[in-house]
Amino acid sequence: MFSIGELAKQTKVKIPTIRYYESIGLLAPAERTEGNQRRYTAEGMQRLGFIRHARDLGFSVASISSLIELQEHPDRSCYDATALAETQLRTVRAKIKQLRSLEQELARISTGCSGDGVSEDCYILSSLADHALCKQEH
Amino acid sequence: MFSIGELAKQTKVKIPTIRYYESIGLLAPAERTEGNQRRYTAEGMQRLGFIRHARDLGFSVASISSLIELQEHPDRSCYDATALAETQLRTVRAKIKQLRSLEQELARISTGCSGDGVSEDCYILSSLADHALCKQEH
DNA sequence: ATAATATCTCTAGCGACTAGAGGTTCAAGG
DNA sequence: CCTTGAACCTCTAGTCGCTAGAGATATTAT
Repeated sequence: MFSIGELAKQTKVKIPTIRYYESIGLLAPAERTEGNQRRYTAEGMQRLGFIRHARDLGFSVASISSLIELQEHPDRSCYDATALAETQLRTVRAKIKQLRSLEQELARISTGCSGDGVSEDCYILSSLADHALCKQEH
Repeated sequence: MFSIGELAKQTKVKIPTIRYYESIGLLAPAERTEGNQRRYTAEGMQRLGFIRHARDLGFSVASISSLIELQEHPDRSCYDATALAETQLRTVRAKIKQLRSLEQELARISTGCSGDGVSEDCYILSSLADHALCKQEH
């Protein structure tokens, strides 16, 4: 049995976050000692690792709930899991695309001013003030 | 003079968001009609456009505050503006990098399961459960 | 037995909005 | 001038995924 601190150390999930996960029902309530402290089994640790990993990959808590549901029913079709993963992949790709266009525009704007002038003539400030100066949609 | 609704339409910033910007001091309090409704000048619209544009480029509200400060003092050095833009550019680039690594891993995991099997054998679920199956850091 | 460390619950805060309730004002048509 | 309906007002609370802090209790090592 692990204390919450050990669990935190192993999984690199902070203690308050573990409690938070329990509070929103993502993690099953842990067993308690006589003195009301949480004690975890290896299974609990494994579950938290799963959550951590999925969060790292950008899955929302809601999606992770579904994934855990599935994991708990080994006989069910995993269609939903693939669907969630694909949605997540699409989301990530969309974000990358969006960020790349920001990057372009920021880079362009950024190089437009050396920073040794005066705010009135700053290309960055005028670009922000006038969207028409932008070369890309964003 | 524009009503808040007209302003919203022109700048594509939602009405509650405009009020929110005012409440946090990002936008100067608007003049009011006798009946207490907000009325904006062209200058107010321009300012909101600036904010919108900067938000679109991912600047935080705090950064935008600084940028507006600068803009209001045309005689000041614009060094801070270039610094903020460069920081923002670095932030965006870091996010892209991170997302690309997620994308790789998600794509790999995603193609590992066709979705027509059973949850127990699902490569997606087992990958989430075991970080060691990952090919990349993320 | 004591002291140090770890844990407990609870509330509030973050950023950047968004939603809704319940009430007031404006602009246009009759 | 009056009415109607759209637009506006303030205020509170909710979103997401945590994070921080206060004040109390439990565990562990000496």
